[in-house]
Amino acid sequence: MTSQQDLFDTLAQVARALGNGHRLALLERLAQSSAAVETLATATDLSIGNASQHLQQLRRAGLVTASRSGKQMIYRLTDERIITLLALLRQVAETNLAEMERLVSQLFAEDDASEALEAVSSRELLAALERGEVALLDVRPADEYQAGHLPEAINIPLEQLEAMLDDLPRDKEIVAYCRGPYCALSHEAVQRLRQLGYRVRRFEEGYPEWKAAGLPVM
Amino acid sequence: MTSQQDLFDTLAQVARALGNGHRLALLERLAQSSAAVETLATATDLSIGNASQHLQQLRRAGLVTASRSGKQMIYRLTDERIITLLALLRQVAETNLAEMERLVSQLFAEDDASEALEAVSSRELLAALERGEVALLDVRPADEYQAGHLPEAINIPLEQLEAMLDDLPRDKEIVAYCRGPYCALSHEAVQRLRQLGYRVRRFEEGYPEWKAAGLPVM
DNA sequence: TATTCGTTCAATGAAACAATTGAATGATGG
DNA sequence: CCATCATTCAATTGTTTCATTGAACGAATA
Repeated sequence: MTSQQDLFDTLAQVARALGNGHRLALLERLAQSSAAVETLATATDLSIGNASQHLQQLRRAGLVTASRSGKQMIYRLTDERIITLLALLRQVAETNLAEMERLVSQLFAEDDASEALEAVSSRELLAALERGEVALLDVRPADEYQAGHLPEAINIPLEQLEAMLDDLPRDKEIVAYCRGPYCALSHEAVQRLRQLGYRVRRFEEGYPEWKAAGLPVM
Repeated sequence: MTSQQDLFDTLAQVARALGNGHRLALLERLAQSSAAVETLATATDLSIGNASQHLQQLRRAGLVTASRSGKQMIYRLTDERIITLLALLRQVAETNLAEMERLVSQLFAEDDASEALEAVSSRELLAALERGEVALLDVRPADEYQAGHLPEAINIPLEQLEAMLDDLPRDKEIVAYCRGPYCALSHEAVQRLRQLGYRVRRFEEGYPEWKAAGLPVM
């Protein structure tokens, strides 16, 4: 016979797997696409061994699965809902922890608060896309764009922004997006494009959240 | 200047607060209603001191707030979304951890699988209520019912089930609910009422989830 | 003012976790 | 089949967490 407490304890094991900054960073990277250990270690600035151990904790908690492909071990999220879970955790934290708000505003150095206020929500974006009012700009590296992106999005990795301006329409408003709300790429892109006179705003989420919400991707 | 990693670390602190079975039990109790430390300690089978410490960890993580009322310290959830967060965590765990499934089925001792299969979802329940097809039965203790319940629900605490059968309509199907998916009260009620010949099913969630979903409560 | 009650604080020891190191495994390519 | 590469395992150290104890605090009551 089991007690309710055993269930809570097991549930707590899953939550504890989320209770480490490095593991959250790994999950965020995995939300973009599945990847090998070395890729993940590089992306999160961990040693290979350390990344491997953290990944195995995530695996024990049922949050990721691993499969061998030749020499490499490919990790992936077990469930799209994990992205939603992380997004909800973020929302709860931002609402209830003053510390979070401070860190977020520092990360984006918002002396210019206008940019944050003007971020486009999923709902707004979806409506604007249907009316053909905006052009979508994906500023992530090309390989992440390849692994999946929003429909109709143009890919210009941030490093090549100025070099590839010809791909951008001048007559429409542009909405830039990247990996998620804590990813600085689209922030940077908006600032640089505005200086060049473009009408551009930032999508307040990212590719993973869009996909996890069940919205169409390519 | 802040790095993205600082944000993940702060987020991880919140997740870590969820990473303990006792704290999850405390949150589950708080999802019913706000309560004093002693009440919470009793409900979760913790010593007062221990409960107090766990509550303060939850407070540091921004998940609960405390306010003094006379001699007592009343704790409450800071945010309805925490209930949604817990529900999502539960779903992810149940889907991806075999261990969870095993524990859940053990908890409810489902030799009779029919009952589980026939659990009523929120959507179904809402529709059935609108059409006046079902009667709602709240089998939680009277004080929890007082603190809030589903609209039109009849309260018969489980201990008084047989004594108060007159309150139940015989012509409608009955849907019983309690504290949440891991609460055994409604399970027990369904079994006992079925033996008495009632047509009765179990609501697959509980009062807190209903409320957190923004559905009407009384 | 002294007392009581509910709660919190501080200190302790036991257990779990994080990062590092170096050895071991499993698949590939010469 | 030997060498190589990607990853995992095992052992170690320092850090954090958990539960318990007893003292301290703050609000109510006598």
